[in-house]
Amino acid sequence: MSMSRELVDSMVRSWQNELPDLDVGAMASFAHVHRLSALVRKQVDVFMADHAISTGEFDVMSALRRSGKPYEMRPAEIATAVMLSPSGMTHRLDLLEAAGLIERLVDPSNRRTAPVRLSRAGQKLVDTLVHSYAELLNELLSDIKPAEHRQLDILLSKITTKVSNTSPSR
Amino acid sequence: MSMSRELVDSMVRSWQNELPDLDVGAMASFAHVHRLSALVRKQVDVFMADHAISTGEFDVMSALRRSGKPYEMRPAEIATAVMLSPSGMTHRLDLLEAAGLIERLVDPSNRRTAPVRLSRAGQKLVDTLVHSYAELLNELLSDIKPAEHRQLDILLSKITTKVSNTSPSR
DNA sequence: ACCGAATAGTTTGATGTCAAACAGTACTTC
DNA sequence: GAAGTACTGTTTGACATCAAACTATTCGGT
Repeated sequence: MSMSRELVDSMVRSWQNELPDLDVGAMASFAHVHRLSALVRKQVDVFMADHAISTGEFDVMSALRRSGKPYEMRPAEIATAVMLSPSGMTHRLDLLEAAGLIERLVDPSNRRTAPVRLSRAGQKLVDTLVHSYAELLNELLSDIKPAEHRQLDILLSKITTKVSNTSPSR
Repeated sequence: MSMSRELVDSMVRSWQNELPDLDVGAMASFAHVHRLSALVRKQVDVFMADHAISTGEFDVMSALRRSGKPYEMRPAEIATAVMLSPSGMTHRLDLLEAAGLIERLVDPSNRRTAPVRLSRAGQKLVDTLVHSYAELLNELLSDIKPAEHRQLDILLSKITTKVSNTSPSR
């Protein structure tokens, strides 16, 4: 059921039918990007749910884990790493703290901030999950060849850079 | 500030530092996809907000517009076209109806369904927006060459097909 | 030293989304 | 043609997220 691809193609076709002078090239590509992102997200959500956490929670723990010992970061750092608003981060940390997966510390040298540390349990959980997580994603990408994979990364990087550098709206 | 690209790269680097045996190839690519999707979405959100509608509302109107005269669809059809749950669709249609951009009709031959039609105002708004919208997206994609663009579409299609065909989790 | 400005995190209120339960309508099968 | 089943959209309740207001702390300039 390659339904999703068909949806984008039919979007292109119908626009060409209705407004033949409309240049839908980029529209189609970004539609693909959005749809792919959503589909992968769903797969990952299910995977994480099987292990009793949300994808968002995993993302936070991942960021802490790969920061290396002692697995500590400030909330604002994590927020930019996972593209979450400060308020959203507070809420997510609340959940993780309640689940015993992180701990909030006190920085004596700067009492504005409350660093976050991965608990032993959190560390263990991430280390268990990250491998099968990577495996899942590799499987999802297994239909393209290594050279294509490299090419894809290059293209995505280029576009992302351009989009980041374009000031919103105008 | 090509910050976003840097974030993914640093994710890869730190994983390689912490867990050198972890294969992060696909993880990095999908991170790029998610981030690009989010960044583009933000740009588009701002663009649409400038015209006093949400991106979600525009998506619905787009689907109706490109379905051709008389610009009518059933809610379920639109829902699959824009990847929205039935309940979410009801809510979005409520908003559009309140704004006078769509109308809910009665199908005498099938009273289970309440087809939706783009109003004159809605039609006019979409036709105005869709061109500058396409222009915005083309601009965001303007850093890659036509051949690369074609290649990108092919790769995204392939991957999307694979992801759609992979049953969740397992 | 002090006062204003900047910074970090949290709280608040609103919004958009989903899953699940629901209600009404059409279809199928006997 | 009646009864059960499938379909369609809506309602409900829960939840994650955001922007903006708020609190506490630190920094900077005079």
